[in-house]
Amino acid sequence: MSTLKAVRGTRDLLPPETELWNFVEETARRVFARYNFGEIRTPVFEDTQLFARGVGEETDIVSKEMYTWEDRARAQSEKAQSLTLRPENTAGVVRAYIEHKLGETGLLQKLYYIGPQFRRERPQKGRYRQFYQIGAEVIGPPSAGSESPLRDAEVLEMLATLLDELGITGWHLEINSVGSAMDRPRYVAALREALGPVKHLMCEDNQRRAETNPLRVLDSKDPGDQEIIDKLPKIADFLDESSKAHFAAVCAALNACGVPYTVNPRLVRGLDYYTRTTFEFTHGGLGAQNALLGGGRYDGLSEIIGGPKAPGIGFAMGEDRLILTLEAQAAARTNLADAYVAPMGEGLNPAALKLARELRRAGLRVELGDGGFRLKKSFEMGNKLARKIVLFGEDEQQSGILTVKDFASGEQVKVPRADIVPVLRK
RNA sequence: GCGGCUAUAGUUCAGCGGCAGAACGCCUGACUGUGGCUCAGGAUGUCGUGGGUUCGAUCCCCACUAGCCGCCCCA
Repeated sequence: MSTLKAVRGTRDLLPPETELWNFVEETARRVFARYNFGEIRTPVFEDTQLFARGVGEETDIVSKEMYTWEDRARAQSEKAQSLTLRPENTAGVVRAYIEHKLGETGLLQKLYYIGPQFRRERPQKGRYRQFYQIGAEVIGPPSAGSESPLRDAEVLEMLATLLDELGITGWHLEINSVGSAMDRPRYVAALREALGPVKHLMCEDNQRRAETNPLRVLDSKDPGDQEIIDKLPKIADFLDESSKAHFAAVCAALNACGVPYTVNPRLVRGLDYYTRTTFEFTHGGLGAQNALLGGGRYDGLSEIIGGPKAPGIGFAMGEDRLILTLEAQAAARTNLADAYVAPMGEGLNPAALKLARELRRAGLRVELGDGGFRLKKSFEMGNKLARKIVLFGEDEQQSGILTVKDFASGEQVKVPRADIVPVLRK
């Protein structure tokens, strides 16, 4: 019988790597808090219809990458419900916004989430079937200013700050506008028209895209097709006046606060709900999966899933990939305990636990050895696990004077038990 | 979903149709209340799983599974 393993595309996160995950999440929470975002936690599974309608029936995510199953009907009168593990979190947040009538507050809702998402894709480095995203959404009624380009710029500025505080160097921001819900169909129609006579000259993939999703032709990497792509209509020429002004205002605000970016007229996003501003932060050294995070504005999403008019903008950051770049950038951090308490003799174990308890209650990070170890072994273990060792033998117990040795300096001192905490803290 | 590469000790990897190897790590001792460095010794294992070829397979062949890389797509 084969041994049980984590299923394909899932994995365990173990120390010390989890230290890095906590660092990322704590940093994100700290930064979001400064912008007055609050945390939202939505269920990991939802009615399949939410994603089908919200994300778009025709997207790959919905058509072939979802974990979907029929829930059991509890009674004969009840129909089995189709449920799906969330492939992304924006639809869930907007559903919660509608369900709890958050628009009725008249205020902008600024919500962030941190949690697992699920897509049934072929696993690769930085791409897992259970993956983790950190994201945030700014959503609200138009009267609260939810359509303002200032919101877009503020979110982008916040992300630049977050990446800086995470210590990510060399990130790159690309932005674009895909126009309003009215502009986009006009542009897609023009694209189809322009592609008609030339698509047979392009690679197989692009011929297929020209049919199924012409927008995707734009970010094709095929070198032979670049010349044709460059001559295709630009979406910027199809934006109405208000979309143009909106995008210009986003850029102006970014310029004002010195956040570097480039406008990429080919940046289209895969999800159907995006309108106007779209953006992506990328990082080299991630191979083909070079996007650290992406997002955009979704002025019509709430209405698509049956809610009130509630324009919004948000992003999702791939935490797995972020960790990869951090690991590549920084040497693995060692996490030594402050002290290794070494009882010398099994009879001293209970008293050693009491000592360790006192030190831990004082806030120290403490490893506790075992009186069954020989002294040499205590030192070997202590040297691997902690910065200092505290010897606790008969002498020490009776005299109340503890022996402390610093592994780095080799210095050894005798310290009265009452004074030990500051010595260990050094 | 498609293509390529890979799978051997705790880890990183070498290797060969005929008893399974190295380095690091681990254990023991030199050193019985003193770690790191050094030296001497020791144990590593269903060679991913299942079939096939063969006197004999860890090695060759097939399938499966998993990982990595790329494609599709996407954060």
